[in-house]
Amino acid sequence: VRVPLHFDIPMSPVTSRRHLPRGEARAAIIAHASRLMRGRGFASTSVDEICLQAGVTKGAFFHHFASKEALVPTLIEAWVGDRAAQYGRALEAAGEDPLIRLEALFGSLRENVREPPEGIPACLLGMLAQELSLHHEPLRDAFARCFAGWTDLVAGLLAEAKVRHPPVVDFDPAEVAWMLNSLWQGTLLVAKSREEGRRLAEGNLEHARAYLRLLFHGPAALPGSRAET
Amino acid sequence: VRVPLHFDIPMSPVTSRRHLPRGEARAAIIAHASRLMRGRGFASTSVDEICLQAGVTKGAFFHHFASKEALVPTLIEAWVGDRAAQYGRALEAAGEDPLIRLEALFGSLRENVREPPEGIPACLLGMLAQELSLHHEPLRDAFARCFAGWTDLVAGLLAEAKVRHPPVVDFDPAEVAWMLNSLWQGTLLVAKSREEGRRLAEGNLEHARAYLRLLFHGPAALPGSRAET
Amino acid sequence: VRVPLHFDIPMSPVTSRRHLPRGEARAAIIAHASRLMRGRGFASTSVDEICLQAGVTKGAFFHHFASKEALVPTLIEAWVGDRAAQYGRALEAAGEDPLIRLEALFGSLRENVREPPEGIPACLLGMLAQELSLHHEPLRDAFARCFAGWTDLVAGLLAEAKVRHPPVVDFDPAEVAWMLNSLWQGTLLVAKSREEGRRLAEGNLEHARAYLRLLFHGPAALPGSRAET
Amino acid sequence: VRVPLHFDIPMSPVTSRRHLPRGEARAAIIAHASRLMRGRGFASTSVDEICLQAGVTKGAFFHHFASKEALVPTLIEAWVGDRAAQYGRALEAAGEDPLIRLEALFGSLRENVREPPEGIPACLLGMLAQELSLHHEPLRDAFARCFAGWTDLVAGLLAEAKVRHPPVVDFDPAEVAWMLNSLWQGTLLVAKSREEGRRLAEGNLEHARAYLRLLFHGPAALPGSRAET
DNA sequence: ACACACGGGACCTCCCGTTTGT
DNA sequence: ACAAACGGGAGGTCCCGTGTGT
Repeated sequence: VRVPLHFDIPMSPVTSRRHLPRGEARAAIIAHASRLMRGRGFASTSVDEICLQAGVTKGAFFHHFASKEALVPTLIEAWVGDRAAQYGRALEAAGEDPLIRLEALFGSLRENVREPPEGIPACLLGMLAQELSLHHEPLRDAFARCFAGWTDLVAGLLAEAKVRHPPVVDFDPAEVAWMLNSLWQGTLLVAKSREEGRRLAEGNLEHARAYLRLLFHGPAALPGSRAET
Repeated sequence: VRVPLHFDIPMSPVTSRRHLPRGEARAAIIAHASRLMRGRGFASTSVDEICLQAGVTKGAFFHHFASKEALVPTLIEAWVGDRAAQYGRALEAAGEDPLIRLEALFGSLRENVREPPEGIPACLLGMLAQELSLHHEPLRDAFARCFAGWTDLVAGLLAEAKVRHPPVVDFDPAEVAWMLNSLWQGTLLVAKSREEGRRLAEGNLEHARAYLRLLFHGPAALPGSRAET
Repeated sequence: VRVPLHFDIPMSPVTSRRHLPRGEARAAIIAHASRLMRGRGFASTSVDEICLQAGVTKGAFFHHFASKEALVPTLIEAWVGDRAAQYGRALEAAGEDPLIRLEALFGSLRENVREPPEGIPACLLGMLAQELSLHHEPLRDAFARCFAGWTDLVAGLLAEAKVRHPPVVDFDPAEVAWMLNSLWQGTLLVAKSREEGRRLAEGNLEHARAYLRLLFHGPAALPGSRAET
Repeated sequence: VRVPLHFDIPMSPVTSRRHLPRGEARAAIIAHASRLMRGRGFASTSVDEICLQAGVTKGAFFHHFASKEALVPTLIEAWVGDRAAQYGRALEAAGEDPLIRLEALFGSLRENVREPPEGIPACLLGMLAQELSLHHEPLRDAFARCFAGWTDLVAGLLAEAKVRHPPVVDFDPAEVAWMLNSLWQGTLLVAKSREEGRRLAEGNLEHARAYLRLLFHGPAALPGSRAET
């Protein structure tokens, strides 16, 4: 005798998980972790959510990475690789003149603000460096090296430019490169809290270019200049 | 970029005296929360530790603040209040000339790097804005207003300076002020990951001053300049 | 020198509290606690919320009541007082005949379902008895006494009715009164989970009346009856 | 009604063996949560205690259930499953006649009061419906469906009985089934607060049977009846 | 190379009640 | 008779990581 006490469960906890094909788990973890951490930072991004969004299980995560922190180096490696490729393409298209190549580099930056990757206008490096530098020495050095990679590129261009276009005011290429690096990181940071983040970024880029032009060519090169006597 | 892993979270353990005199709990919470979050960020600072260091209980914490998030506005209010007082003192001692007053303001910034408050060379505003701007609209606006407070001050000085010292190259005071703000926030961020953080900060400040001098006076005002013909 | 680092707090924790005139705190606590616990039960109603809704502080609460549980006896006292007054009015208007008086009592019950006090169709007694009877002996006895108050009233009416209208089937007035009490408490409980709670209540009341009519007058008194031979 | 105060929460402490064999955690959680909530209700049963008694950790709990609330559907599903099995056994042994099968069902109810499962004379459904119906719509519907399962069973038997044993007074099987459901839920509720809870339950069951007999056979079927003229 | 159950504990929240003051 | 700061701790949630199995 079957008694018809029927009952369907509502509110069943969602355990939907699309399983990825084998071997793609690692890449998916990196991609989604990068995206999430770029938006929320390291501490606020849980391993669970990374796995959920990447469509893998925690077992897969801890198979590929010993811990949550162990993910970070891989993450920034992938990030700087992507950036380097992007800059490389821009420079390649820019020709020989180091000043024009610099302009092309600035154009790349502006593009990252105009159409930020995955809609998140932030730099993974800046986000993680802010959060983790003071408390994890090995990571701090990694961040420093990543920043140095960018400034080396810029400093190289500036040094070349000094040879080709002797500047009106002398300067240390490395110092200026670091200053530009700081300016850009700060721009991204400040832009997060402003409605007109893009305008801020473009304005700041404009002033960076203005500074370089003043250094290389003097006031005559700028609009709005009153020629000195 | 291969980095070993492990996390230690050292943070100057302050003499934890339990049971403060009545009425001081709130102030203690604010002070210690500000210090801790400046070092670790919002997410990595637990309410437990704030209370422990402040010498109060969690009951007291949640009596004064509805949530951990609700603490943030109070925190940044206190922070900008402190900064405003510091800048006010510096400006007061600087006299009338707006360019000299700007120099004094830069001096204040440099001092904050040379002898950072509580040994932590970071700006609470930058730390929290980086972490929370994208995920909490009201806070984002608060951060924007705080940044605007600083840029208004600087833009005002620049506008005055333009009147008193007609610049060689015209510029928009507000734009330049925002650029300086971004540069400084970025400087603090990047400095965190470099051994020679202080040198970076001083170099960047030097370039900021150089940019202003170029705008106001032209290349002749700078050392290392080759006078144009 | 005042520096214009302006900042207005958003998200200030709401501490709006309308202060009652003196001496009304106790009554307000009772009224709002009764309402809240009728809807959510004892455990899910916090002292904080009672105070918030009543517009008093916790200081006031614990001035009038030694603890949260100490509030319960006062609460049910007030509740049965209200019910008794309501039933009293209904009986007064019903005249002398005990069967008609019973009908009037049923009418009161139906009214409490049709237009439940404060929109919450529930009996404070039933709610609290369900939650607290098994774990608090003194309270359990209090609930028993409250239920007994109602059944005594009904049993008295039934006894009177037996004298005035000799029943077709003999019954124990007290037993039937308790059965009616159980039926009504169960009706309120089950009605909570059904869309058509009111219809359920009215149907159940109809069957209660049918039962009494069968006891007193036999099947002939009911519509749909086939007279026996 | 003045009552002293204090709360003790005794509840049979089950041999807490830690670390169950793999795969039994979920079942243990359900079993112990059901027992505890049947005694204390939803709000007063902490996840901690469920885990303690079930011999699992909170990690295991929140692995299997997204939240405390999400546990409820599973709980009532298990409960109605158990009841359905019990009723099924009773009906199976009762034979064909629907009135005798109804008697058997009533016998099952009486048994649950005489020797309540785990010593707790309460219905999980009634307890949870009372607490949660007004505040959680999906759960409310689940409770309604569970109640409807029982009444469908009873209404079916009544409909069959009407065919086999044409009643003296016509009635709607579903309505009567809901009335019996309400009566039984109310009986369990009221019984909690009375010393003589079992006597109350048996008395109420007796009156339920009396009502049915009056409907089907008229007063002649009952002891204590005075035959009508 | 992954899936899944689970361990153990940190974390935020909030709750009941006390203390001190007015 | 109340107001408000505060104590102490329980409670629900979730998090990182481990083990076992496939």
